[in-house]
Amino acid sequence: MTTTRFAPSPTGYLHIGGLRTALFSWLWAKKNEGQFLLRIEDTDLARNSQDAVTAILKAFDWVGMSYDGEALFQSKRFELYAQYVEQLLNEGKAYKCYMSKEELTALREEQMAKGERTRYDGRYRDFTGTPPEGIEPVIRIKAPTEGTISFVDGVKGEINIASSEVDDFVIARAGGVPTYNFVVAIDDALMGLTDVIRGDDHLYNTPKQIVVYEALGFKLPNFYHVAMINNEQGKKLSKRDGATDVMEYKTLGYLPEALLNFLVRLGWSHGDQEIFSVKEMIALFDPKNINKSSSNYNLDKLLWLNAHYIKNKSNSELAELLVDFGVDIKEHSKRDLILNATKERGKTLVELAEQVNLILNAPTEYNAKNFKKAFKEDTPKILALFMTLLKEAELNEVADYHKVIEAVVEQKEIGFGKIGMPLRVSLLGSMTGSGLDEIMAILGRDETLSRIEKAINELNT
RNA sequence: GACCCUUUCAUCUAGUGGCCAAGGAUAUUGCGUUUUCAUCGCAAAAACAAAGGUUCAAAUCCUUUAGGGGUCGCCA
Repeated sequence: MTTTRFAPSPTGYLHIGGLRTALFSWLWAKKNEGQFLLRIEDTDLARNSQDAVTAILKAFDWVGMSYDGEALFQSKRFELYAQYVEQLLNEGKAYKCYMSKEELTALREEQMAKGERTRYDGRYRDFTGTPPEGIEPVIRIKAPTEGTISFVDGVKGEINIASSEVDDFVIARAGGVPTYNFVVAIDDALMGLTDVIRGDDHLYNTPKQIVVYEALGFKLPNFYHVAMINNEQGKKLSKRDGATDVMEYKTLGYLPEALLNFLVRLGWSHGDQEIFSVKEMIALFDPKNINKSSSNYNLDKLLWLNAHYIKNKSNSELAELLVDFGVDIKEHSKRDLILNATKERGKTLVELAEQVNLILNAPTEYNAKNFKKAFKEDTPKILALFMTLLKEAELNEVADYHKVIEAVVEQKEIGFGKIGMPLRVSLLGSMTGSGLDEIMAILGRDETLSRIEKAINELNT
């Protein structure tokens, strides 16, 4: 059975790049009717927090992803790891190293000066003498000294790393706490992972983990290393580049389906298709179509997708979502009229809420510039006629309001702009926005009249 | 510095030796629709990092150079 995982270290919120690799893993598991597991990598006891775990789960929940079974915490498995350390020690595949941190630093500086790749020199690999006093040893694993470590990456193809590049790395710190590459290999194997999809910043960890797999006799999974997401300038994505926390996108008024659609197309494609529902993603996703190169993060497309998903969302769902943005029209009798008039004008829920508020709340002040542009000498007379006709009109639907405007245009023999602009400024205080007849149908006769009167009074003062 | 990965329009990408004087999408610009804005429709502009090979034929294969990214922890 296809088994994938997401394995974050709980040191902060869920990052946008993390969500993409999680999405890829999740899609691949779902497509194959397999399992998607969650493992919390909290072996660095000083840096992780429960809040971070909660934050990650909250983000998963928001986008509608879920994991199978219980989340696994590495911090609860130290005994298990210790057993494997013991096993390797007994089998002579690992050894105690008594090198001090000072000595290590000195060695690295020396190697750096010589232009070599820094690596542990294996000085305690075959040590049988009396250990130095006062040094608590670390445990190092015996990595191969000759040849190359090779594996086939599902994204990048064959990867060959010379064994000379992989040193006898530490698998247990002084004090016994195991290290990352050691526990990852053990857990990935024990959890039965068939496919490991992760960022390509882990590419260099893979040969190390292979050393562990082989020492312990575990079967290797398929590896897929996905290139990073960079900012628009092609540099590493940082907080300065806008939202990096997944939950920020919720606050900014993005729909989770838009965010997922955006992320799935960053580094993956299916021909020319741009719009993918989650269902389609699951049906079509295949890691073999993941791109080798890193992609740059660009908000324009996300915005476009978000507008698309807002336009296509039902009014009842939109009304529900808008509550978080301070607009509650769930029980409003003209809910559909309001949303139909506004949902093509909001690229985010924040903007949509603004559009709705613009109609719902009478303008409190008028922009002098707008007034000057919209109101000409004959405008008061035109508006007066409009009000007269509106009072008498039979008003049942949107089209009825339109008829009133048409009647004014006809009687006064003027263009639509002559009545349209002043009317718009009177009703919204703005030169742009939804259709006038729609706005008036939402407001109704009384509110429409009152807003026009208010505007005229404002003009006269 | 060493090692690894990578390079198609501004951006996301299609492309697996002939279907490519390179296709789609976003963004940009113009036109149309619209009383306005938005939506929508149509159109324009816009790329194979460079140089050498291999081949009848190269965006695609090889070599070199250059750019970008990553890694070099008793972090993960």
